[in-house]
Amino acid sequence: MQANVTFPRFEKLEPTLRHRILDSALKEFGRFGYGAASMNRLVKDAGISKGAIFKYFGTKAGLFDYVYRSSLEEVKEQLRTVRDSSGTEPFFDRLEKVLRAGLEFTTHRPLSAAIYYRVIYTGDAPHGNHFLSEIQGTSRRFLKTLIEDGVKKGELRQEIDAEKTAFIIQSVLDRFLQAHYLEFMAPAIDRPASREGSDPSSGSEKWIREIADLFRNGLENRIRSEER
Amino acid sequence: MQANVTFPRFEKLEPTLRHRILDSALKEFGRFGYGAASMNRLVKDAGISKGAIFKYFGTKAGLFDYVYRSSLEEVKEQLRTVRDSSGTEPFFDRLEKVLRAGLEFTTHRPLSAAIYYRVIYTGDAPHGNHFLSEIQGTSRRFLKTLIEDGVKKGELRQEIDAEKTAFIIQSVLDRFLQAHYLEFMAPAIDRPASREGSDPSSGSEKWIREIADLFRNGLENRIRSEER
DNA sequence: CCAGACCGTGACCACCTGGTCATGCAATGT
DNA sequence: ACATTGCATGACCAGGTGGTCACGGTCTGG
Repeated sequence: MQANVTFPRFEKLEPTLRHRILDSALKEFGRFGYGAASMNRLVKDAGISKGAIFKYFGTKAGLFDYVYRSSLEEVKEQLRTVRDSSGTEPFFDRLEKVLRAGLEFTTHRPLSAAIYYRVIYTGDAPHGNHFLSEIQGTSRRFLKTLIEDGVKKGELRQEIDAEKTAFIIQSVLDRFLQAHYLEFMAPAIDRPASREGSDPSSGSEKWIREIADLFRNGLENRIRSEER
Repeated sequence: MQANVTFPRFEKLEPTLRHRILDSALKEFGRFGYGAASMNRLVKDAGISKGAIFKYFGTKAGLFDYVYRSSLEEVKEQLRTVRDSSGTEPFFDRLEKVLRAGLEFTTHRPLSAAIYYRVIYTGDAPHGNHFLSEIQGTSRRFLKTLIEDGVKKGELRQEIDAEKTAFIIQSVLDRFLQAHYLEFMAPAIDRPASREGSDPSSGSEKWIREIADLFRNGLENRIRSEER
């Protein structure tokens, strides 16, 4: 759909500088969304000149493209890791791992998480809803394969619709992570140096288990455990 | 938390004019979010002078406040109607009705739906995340009472946590409606006169039933149907 | 030691933003 | 018939926007 543009000027930069710029961009877009983000503010925060950023990325949209792309890549890799490192485990253990991985992502990469959720929920991005469907499609496909594996292994009921079930799980997953992000991470970003809220990980484990249980009840293959 | 400001100047206006202005505002905020919405564009679309809108609402934030408030009111009334008109029915029938009512809302009031989803998912509003939590709290409380009714009547398992379950159902409900909105309604708003997409209501019924079924399996009181 | 390529800089551009207010029109009261 | 009031208007304001580009410094190769 769109040529995979690269930004050689930017990539040649010193890694520390590169990361500083990327962080500032992540922060700006995450806080204000694409439309209301300001290049002036961004540039000041990164400590570089305005001309520089346009030399690197040509355009506000170009920069967003890059920033978004790199965040999406992080998410994808996170998902890939979970999938590959748990291939043999039961479906519901894998599901719990996905939830935990998501949680970890929002806590360790709050800047990436911010922009990710913005796009997920609004499509506030230069190319309209293109990004939104790409990002949702990626995570839905991932869940779908998890589900299909589960059906194949006889853990899930045969007749469930993998596509629709993936959609439903995705809804809960995204919202769960968004809620966690808003409660614990977003305030810490908005106010530069803030005290921590209550412990993020304490109640989360219980949530993870309850969510997984609900789906267990809804999806598990009962023939196996009741008839046999 | 915040005085319930009114706008007498605006409310004294001719109803037709009032609706035209409200529609334009809904459209502008729904399309661009609060931050990127333009008063100039809005005013031109409504066919009134710039001074007028500021006389009526004082401020961009004031206008948003009003617009948001009126949309929320519509949502609340929709929910109230469903709740009161189905008090005696089984929980899962009520749940289906909620889904259907939401669907109807997005199809008949797409402008209100647009702004509603924007705020739900981003908190892109003048007073930060205040609106977001208000709107989410309202719908979650509503679902919670539905669930508690269901537990009381013995339809749902005794031990489920109404709060968390409401959260989960809400996630799926919101996302389901958002998906429906994006697929069928949003394109029609963005392009002034567009052909209709495929039939909105055809597949939706099946979706509604499948979602309700998943929750039925996850939440239903089995003691009643199996032991007794 | 100089020529040239490279590249960060920030003043500058046209345009747009939310918001104001002197003007003038129309309706009303007497 | 005139004075008064109410209100819509749009030119105008200060400040911010994304984006540009002539300048000047620095680093390299000969």
